[in-house]
Amino acid sequence: MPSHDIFAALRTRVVDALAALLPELPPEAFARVLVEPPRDPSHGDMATNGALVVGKAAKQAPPKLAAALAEKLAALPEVESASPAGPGFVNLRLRESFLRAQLPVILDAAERYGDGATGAGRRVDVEYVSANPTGPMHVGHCRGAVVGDALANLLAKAGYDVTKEYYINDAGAQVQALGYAAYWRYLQALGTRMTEEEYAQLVPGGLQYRGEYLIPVGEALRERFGDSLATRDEIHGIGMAGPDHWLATVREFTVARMMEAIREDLAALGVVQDVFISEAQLVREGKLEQAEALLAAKDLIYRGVLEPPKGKTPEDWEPREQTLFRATQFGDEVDRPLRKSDGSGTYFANDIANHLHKIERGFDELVHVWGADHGGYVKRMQAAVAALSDKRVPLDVVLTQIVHVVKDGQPVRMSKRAGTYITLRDLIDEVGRDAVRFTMLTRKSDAQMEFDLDKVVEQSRDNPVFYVQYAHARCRSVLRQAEDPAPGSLAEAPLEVLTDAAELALIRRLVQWPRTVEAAALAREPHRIAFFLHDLASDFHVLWNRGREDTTLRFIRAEEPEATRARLALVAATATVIRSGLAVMGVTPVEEMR
RNA sequence: GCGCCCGUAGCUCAGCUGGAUAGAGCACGCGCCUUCUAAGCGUGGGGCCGCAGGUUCAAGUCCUGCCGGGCGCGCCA
Repeated sequence: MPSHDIFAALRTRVVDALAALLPELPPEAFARVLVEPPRDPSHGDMATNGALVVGKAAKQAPPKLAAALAEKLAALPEVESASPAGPGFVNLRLRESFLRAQLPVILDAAERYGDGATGAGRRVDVEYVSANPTGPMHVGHCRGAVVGDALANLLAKAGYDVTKEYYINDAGAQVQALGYAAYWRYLQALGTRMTEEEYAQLVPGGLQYRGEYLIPVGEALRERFGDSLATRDEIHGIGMAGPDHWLATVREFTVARMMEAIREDLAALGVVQDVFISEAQLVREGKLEQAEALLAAKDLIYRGVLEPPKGKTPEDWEPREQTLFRATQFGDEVDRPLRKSDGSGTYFANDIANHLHKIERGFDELVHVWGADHGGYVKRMQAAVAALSDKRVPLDVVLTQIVHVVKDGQPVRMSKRAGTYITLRDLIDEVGRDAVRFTMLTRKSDAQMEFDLDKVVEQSRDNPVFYVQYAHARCRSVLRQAEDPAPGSLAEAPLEVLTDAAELALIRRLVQWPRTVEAAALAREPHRIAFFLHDLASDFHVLWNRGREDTTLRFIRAEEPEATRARLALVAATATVIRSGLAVMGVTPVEEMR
């Protein structure tokens, strides 16, 4: 697949020119050569630091080398002019004909425009959401879901072979507690006379998950199992049977129900993952023991006692021997426990099993999206993956910060106990899936964000969701009025009539789409797509507004059919790139504003 | 106490893995908008990039130390 990135193309030209000027330099001397848009547009369309970065190796003064490089580059067919500048930059101004010639490229590639080769088909597993299946999804899960999904789409666009994965934490104490909570609703469905507090007394660790969402699960248990999981007693009519008799059954049943609900919630958000990996199943299959044996074979496991955390010793701290993983050999601060002092596995051990499973499935890279409260686990997990894969497989962790929901200018307090937390479904119902997804991507993921329920549905330029959608709707409106000409016919339009500064500014933005995709993918930062689309929308709105003042700049002019076709090509290309960006974000482009 | 993340215009945030004179929106000032594309448009002011050192031809970006905020810190997940 040919790269659409004209910056990459020109970089090749620059490196060729430098190599011709400096034949004695080895190819790796050019590794740091960049061709980028300059911050200041008055410097031209592209700038390269080529003379600067090879100056030392070539033993030449960068300004002098820049002058020689500029002379060579000025002779290129794509280049209008090239001039040395500053401490050794070369500024390039591209021929407008070359810029305009990108429009047919965009129209021809359609939404594949910007697809990159960066990933080179490498298999990457993106794990995200992975909420405990103990209740419905709430806004706290939402950001991770959107960021993970968009990141996976972004990596796919950049040429990776992507798997979207959900890891079901269905093996721990919390799921046990869920089983007891669902069983309570089951007893209620059977008509027990026991009170909730009486029941809670019987539950190890107390009754958690008292939310009403388990009532239908209790009903379903009754329908499925009748009263066979309970006992009869004189006082309550229906009572609790021994957990051995029912707990595993109820737990599995309930987890299945919760996962069903979670999948529905995710689907409502437009998130559909490829694989769901069950922690409990990995444990059953002995993956933990396999991982432990593998690490033991590499001499990375030992029995030992950890130091108490420096400065802050927990009150009940006492030295105990545990099974430890030598995380310090892979850059972590301390070695980490695989087994508790009673010999049972830690959560970390199960996670190692999960990662072994990923590595065995043959992924080249692993990516996780975690809440920021898990930041302390990044290093140990990277250490474990490095150990398991002999440092072959990199693990990147993207952390997402908390989202504060605001309504009517007031923060919406979230409390599970008080039952005031907002479910994901509530949020989608209130503002719509597209607004949720777009807004979640308008901040760097590791920065806290405010989600203002009123602002995200506001129809004004302050609202980036609206602003970008409006640009697309305007494009579509124009194309509809022109009776949707085929892209092929537009690609042959006489593009040389596109000479206005606003038209060229828009083209200059469009051609940056491929490199934006690549940079965002490498940085694992899907929010950059949202910012790019905002800038693109802005360029388009500017052009639209120019047409208000100067009617000769309108897209459709009956008296100039050829110029109209050229402008429609520009509009169609703009719509294509907006759609392409929205597709990465998982946002549906709208045809018209209502 | 230790580790990680963050600190950029009055506010909310970008800043393209080290490039030239640090950007956008909001807010503020001024001008425009009876009509052809106005759920507005144009234009202007506004900054010791938390502080102090260091590396570099070049630092908001990398390193060190402080200050301030968030998160985490054996047998929770």
